[in-house]
Amino acid sequence: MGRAPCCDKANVKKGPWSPEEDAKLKSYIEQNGTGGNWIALPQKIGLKRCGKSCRLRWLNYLRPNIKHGGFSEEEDNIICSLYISIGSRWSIIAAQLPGRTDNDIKNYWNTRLKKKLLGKQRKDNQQARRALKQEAKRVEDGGLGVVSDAFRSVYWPDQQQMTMFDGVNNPPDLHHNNNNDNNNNNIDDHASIRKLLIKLGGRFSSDEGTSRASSSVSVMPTQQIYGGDTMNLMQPSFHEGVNSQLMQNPSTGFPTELDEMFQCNTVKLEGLDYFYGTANMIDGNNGSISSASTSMNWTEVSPLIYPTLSATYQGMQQCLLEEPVHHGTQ
DNA sequence: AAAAGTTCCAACCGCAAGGGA
DNA sequence: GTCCCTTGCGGTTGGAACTTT
Repeated sequence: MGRAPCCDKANVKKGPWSPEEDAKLKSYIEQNGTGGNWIALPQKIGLKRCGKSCRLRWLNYLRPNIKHGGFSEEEDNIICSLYISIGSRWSIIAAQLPGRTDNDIKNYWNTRLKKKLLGKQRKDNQQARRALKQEAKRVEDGGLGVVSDAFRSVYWPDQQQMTMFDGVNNPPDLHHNNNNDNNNNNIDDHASIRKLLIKLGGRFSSDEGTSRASSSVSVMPTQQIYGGDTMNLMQPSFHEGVNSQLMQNPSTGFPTELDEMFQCNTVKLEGLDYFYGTANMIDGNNGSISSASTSMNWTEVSPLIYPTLSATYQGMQQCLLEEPVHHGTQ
């Protein structure tokens, strides 16, 4: 048994809105408001449109102070940061960006930001491979056993980060699959790109386990960086309310898609430095960020790194404390 | 110049939650 | 408690616009 349609589909116009329809809807809502009933609204105005369609048109296009296109660097960062924190909760993300709609942000993420990050990843992988070749040649020529600074800077951009793996300057095991063969350094570019395309083009659920297992991409061991339980990046009340509903990697707690991206990135993503930290590790037990000499709570460290987002986050956190977030917030 | 491929975004769809009867 | 209607959300799609071959 199917669900009852929200309107009479036969008598409803679909597709792009005409300027006349826009004008009708806009002037009516500006004068009378929505009347609290979108379903009845098109009949009142004499529009052959579904109520849902009217609502969408108003919210995404006709509403005053809507901005289209031209996302700033800061907005990019906010979107990325929030996506990392809460996943594809576009309405919440949109609420932090005045004038932006969830649909706009969703489209922007899917068509631009995601590709921007992936493009960087590909570039970085190429850079890494070049460095690897040069290093191999250099070792062949007699520099055995000493890793050059140039090479290290590509694979381990932050020298301090290395010390957190084992306390000395031994490189971390970049291949946290079972294959530790050095040949893995010869990244299978086609396979990794294909894998990414499959992930980014499709859903990110059921094939997750197998694709991860068969990964041949050189990876940064996220669990090591974040002390095993990245969920505790957020305050407990926050992550219970929001992140529990995301498609997550059970070991890292990231939204699956982002987790994959990070795992595939050998170099930090631009604009997300705070997320990676530099010498910091996030303690899986108490949510604090610690380094050899310091220990900070997320709420303490975030204002130093991203003031705007921090304020936003704290505001959201307060809201979430007062009212747990549900899938469909209203 | 034109065909093929790609990108982008407005709009649609179905689902889940809220709330009133 | 549950049924029904409406709203809000996130995923997906269709097609116009643009780029490449």
